[in-house]
Amino acid sequence: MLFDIKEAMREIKRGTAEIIDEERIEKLLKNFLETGENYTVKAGFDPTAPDLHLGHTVLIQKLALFQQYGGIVQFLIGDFTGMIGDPTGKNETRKKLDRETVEKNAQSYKEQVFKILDPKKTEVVFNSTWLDKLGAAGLVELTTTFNVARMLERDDFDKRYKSQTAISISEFLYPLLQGYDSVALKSDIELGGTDQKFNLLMGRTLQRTYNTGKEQAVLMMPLLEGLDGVNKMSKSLNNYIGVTEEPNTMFGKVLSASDELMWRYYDLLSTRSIAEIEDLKSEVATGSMHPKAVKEHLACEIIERFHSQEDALKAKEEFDRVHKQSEIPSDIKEYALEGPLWIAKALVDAKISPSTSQSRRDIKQGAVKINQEKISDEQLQLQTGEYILQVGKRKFAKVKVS
RNA sequence: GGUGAGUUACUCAAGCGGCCAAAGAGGGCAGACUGUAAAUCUGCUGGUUUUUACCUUCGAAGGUUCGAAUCCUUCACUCACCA
Repeated sequence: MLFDIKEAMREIKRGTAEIIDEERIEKLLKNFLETGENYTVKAGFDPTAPDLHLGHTVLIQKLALFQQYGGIVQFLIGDFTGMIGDPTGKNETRKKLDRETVEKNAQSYKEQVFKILDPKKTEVVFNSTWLDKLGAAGLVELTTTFNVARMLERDDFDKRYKSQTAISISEFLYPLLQGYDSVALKSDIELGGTDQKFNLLMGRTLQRTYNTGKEQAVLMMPLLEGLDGVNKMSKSLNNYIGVTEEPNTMFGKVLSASDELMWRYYDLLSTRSIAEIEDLKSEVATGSMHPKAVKEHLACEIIERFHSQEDALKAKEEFDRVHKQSEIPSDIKEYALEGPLWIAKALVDAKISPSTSQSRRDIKQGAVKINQEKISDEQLQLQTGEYILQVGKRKFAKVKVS
């Protein structure tokens, strides 16, 4: 497998927030080219039930990129550290998951992650494997390698310390243990989010302290913005695209991103080369290509990755049919209801309106359609029969009134 | 431990006895316009077929009052300053 180092480095650097020890990465690539010797790329994940969205896949795709250039991915599931809880978050102490649950979650990780990663070049590892063995003595030894003052350099510790918010001792252990993972795994490179900087550097420090003969390079990826273009992608903000979502949903969500955000997504999510993306940009700039078409390509690429090419094409056709020809989607939810039924109630029963009050408002605004006909009578009763109900442009339901 | 300030709808934030389902902003939903969006303009944004009405909601529980988000008491939590 041959590749151009400069080109490879450009792709590796693409979209990254920060790289520490870039020369090391270049050396590893060069060495691989010359001797065929692989190197390891570590990334850690929570042991909780994975429900990945595109924000997570930014990092995973970067891992996949390294696999093209001789990297062996160490996909670390933090089943031990998981019970401490990363202090970056809300500082809740979590329960240790039992073996069975961890295994189950790991399996589900594999299903989602191997759509991007090459399983042949991936080792799935659990940090309880070595951390369980570390024991009290080993743990104490680990703590002697670091002092409190340096620990407090970490931004959020610093803030919490100064504002006298509680910091549990166990939280100090988190970075140490995560760093120790790098010692145990002898990782050459570690990937993580920008919020993980302190922990990632800890791995580097500890590798030196423990004389592993390695000092991992660190590559940090930014947090991907969600569909609103402002906040980070997250499920709770409902601005995410989940990797297990339906093709039609994915397509609609990608298309609903703004033009500006689309380019950000290209940079971080597309496997197209930098040059290809530049071409697309200039074609849009000169008007020879419509931004919508570019967005459609991206949507299809993402759907192909998690579903199939066929699904992508279907999703596109479906989207055009609904939005261009304003026809009705091909498969909509069906509800059997008893009539006669007040229209406002029917919308609630068909789950396309949260309350009858909301239904009334929507009807007043002309947002409600029955069989494609706009209605204005909020007292309307549905008699026996089949109806296609619609609220706004997106919410459809078929009801059978009996 | 002491003193002071605060807790209002999805979020921030006004209100300080009746005109309060509660200003304003953001977010969200919808309509127009589009390329599907974004931007812009407009409307809506607790619930209930009594819809110029009724019911529930202003940290929790009691109380005063014809009437409380607003006053009083207790409790819980958050924050600031002091120790």
